[in-house]
Amino acid sequence: MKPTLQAVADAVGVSRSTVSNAYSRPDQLSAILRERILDAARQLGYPGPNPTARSLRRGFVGSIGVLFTSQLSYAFTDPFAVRFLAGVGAAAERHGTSMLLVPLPPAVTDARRAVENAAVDGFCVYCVADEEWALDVIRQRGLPFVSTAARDDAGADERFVGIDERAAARSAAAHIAGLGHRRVALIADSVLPDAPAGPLTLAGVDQVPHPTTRDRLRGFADAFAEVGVGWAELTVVNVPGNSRTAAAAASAGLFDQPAPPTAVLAGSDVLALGVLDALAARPAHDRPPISVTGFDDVPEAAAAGLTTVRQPAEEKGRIAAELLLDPPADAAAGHVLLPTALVVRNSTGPVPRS
Amino acid sequence: MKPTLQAVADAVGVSRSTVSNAYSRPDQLSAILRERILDAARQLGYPGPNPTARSLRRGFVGSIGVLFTSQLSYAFTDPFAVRFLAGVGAAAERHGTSMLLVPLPPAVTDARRAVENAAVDGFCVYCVADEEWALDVIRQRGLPFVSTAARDDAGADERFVGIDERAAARSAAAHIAGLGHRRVALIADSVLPDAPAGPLTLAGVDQVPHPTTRDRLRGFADAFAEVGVGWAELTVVNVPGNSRTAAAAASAGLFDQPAPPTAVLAGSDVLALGVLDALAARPAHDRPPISVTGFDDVPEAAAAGLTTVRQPAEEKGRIAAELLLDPPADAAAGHVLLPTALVVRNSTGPVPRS
DNA sequence: GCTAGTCTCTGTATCGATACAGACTGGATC
DNA sequence: GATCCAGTCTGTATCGATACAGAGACTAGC
Repeated sequence: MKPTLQAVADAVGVSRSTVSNAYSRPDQLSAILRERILDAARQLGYPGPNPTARSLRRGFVGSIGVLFTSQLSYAFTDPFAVRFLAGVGAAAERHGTSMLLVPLPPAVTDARRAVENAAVDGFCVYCVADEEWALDVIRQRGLPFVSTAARDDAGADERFVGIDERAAARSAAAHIAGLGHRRVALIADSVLPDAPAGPLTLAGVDQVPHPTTRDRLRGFADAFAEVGVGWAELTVVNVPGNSRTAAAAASAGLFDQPAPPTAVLAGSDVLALGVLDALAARPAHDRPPISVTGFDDVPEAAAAGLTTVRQPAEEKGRIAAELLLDPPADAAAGHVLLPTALVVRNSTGPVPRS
Repeated sequence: MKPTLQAVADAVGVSRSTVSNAYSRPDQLSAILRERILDAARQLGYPGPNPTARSLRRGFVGSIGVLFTSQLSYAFTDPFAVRFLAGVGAAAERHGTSMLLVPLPPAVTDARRAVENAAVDGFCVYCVADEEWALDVIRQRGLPFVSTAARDDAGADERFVGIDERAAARSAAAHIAGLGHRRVALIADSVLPDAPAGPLTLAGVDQVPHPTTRDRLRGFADAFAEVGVGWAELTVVNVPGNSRTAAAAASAGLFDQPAPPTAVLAGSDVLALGVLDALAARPAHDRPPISVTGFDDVPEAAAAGLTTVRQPAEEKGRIAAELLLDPPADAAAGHVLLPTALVVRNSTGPVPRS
């Protein structure tokens, strides 16, 4: 059994408080006594104040949670998520705070419990799927949090860092529309919960529950509405999960239709790369010159020559953690909108004259 | 102030123990009383048992630490580290355990404190630099850990997952030697602590403190010794940190020497890619046909056509976490050696006849 | 010589829960 | 009717520290 602080106190013949001070408040005791205490501790093999007990008494833990409302192992597969994590890590480093990654079990009841049990001082919520239940639990616990997805019902005091999803998506679509494309497919993650992969019929964009997906689809639609292409004329392809292979599978059949789209707008680079994969998988003579756009500008996008919308991933993570660890006094400053930019590469081109 | 468990107990008129049981041991009380308690808790806004207090009393935390003996933000930059993390995450997910990423301040005293203060049940130690001090602290705390770097002084009971670094490195060098290369440079991370970037003189490989770097250099040397090329004839290039740009910088001057190497063996893919960058940066007419090998086989290696030694990254992380969370009864089973394989691509070729 | 003030150190209360032994009921068993 | 037992619930001890008020000892200042 490891000795406790009490054991060290007894060995030296001082009070528990004094030993505690030797570790946490060196100015509260003479240097000489402090050395005697630390020596005794070394001799006894005292491992230093128990972190859990300390946290309990102090009322804070010294670590922040990062919540992915999806499988944790997925987070490391998604290049954008990894850059986000790097940003959070950089901020955590600056503040001497640890990062707790909490895996969420598939069942919501279990997932709630996981969030309830996380020993953290606050959360960075990286939005992947529906997060409302998670925010409920966090609020219930009275913990601060920073969200990265804009929500309509967000309280004015809720901290947020993100981009104008709709405007950013619109810029990509405007580029495509400007190139003359009118038969267009939109491909996105979790368009409808539990909908199968592939094209689906959607009366309107309002039906999409996932806020980020919804906003991006809205942005795409905005640009096409402007050139006279209505929502009903757009093909929407659902992908269950933001996965390259899933996107390839879901989009494979798209180009064999009677009047195939000439451009595909993807809700993320990962999906866009999947679409490119599906095209590359076709025999060379049957490879239509489809324009493809992505979203995020992950490192792989540049290598693939993918036209995409850049958003600062690492910055997003860094600012999320900073907002959490060092909250601005001004509530308005807790709402950060990051810039985006359309990056045109060679995956997009004018609509071919047929 | 959030209500405590006591407050709920008072509200319902039962003992604290019973409320505790309502959450943690539902079989210990009648379903009907449990419902009454949970209802009251909801009404009072009780957030559920305080995770810290619970951990203190129970004696365990429900999370494992992942220790990178380098900057935490660096870990997310290194593709191999990310795959390792993904593996740890997958195992953590299976066990319902969280992962704590602990940033280590540059000063060792502070770094020790960070490890002392981490609220975890054990550590996966991902070896980047010298880790001995970290293992000391972990042992002192009496926590279990799994290491991924073989150390000479490892106790028989210490859990480990890794590869035969020396043999794996040797396989890459044997390939290069077999292609006829005799003037060769080895480039590695942290060959000597605080040594400047670039070629350095090293009496022997034993001087290298970092165990992984040392073993890989040894493996390289082994293969060349076999074809009559001694240690003194090998150029060793130091890179401070496993970084692509740093490797490019450190190796840039290498090819302007009177008798430049015809092959470069890198201690990691990241470094090898840096060497390729340095070559690509030269004007086309002055680009010698250098053979380059890497180590790890990260995703980027395939795209770059890099010949390398594959080691299973995700598997390594997964097994590290499994060994920690579900220790084998048999001590020998706690020592896992993973397979490696030489992957020959087009970054290596026969030595050019000049 | 007396009041203040500074350094050190102590003692008690507290953080918020869980473990475990034991008490109380009511029904089954013989 | 005594005994046993399973099902519920309570009470006390405990997990391992930190906060905070305050007690002594000493040095200064007047």
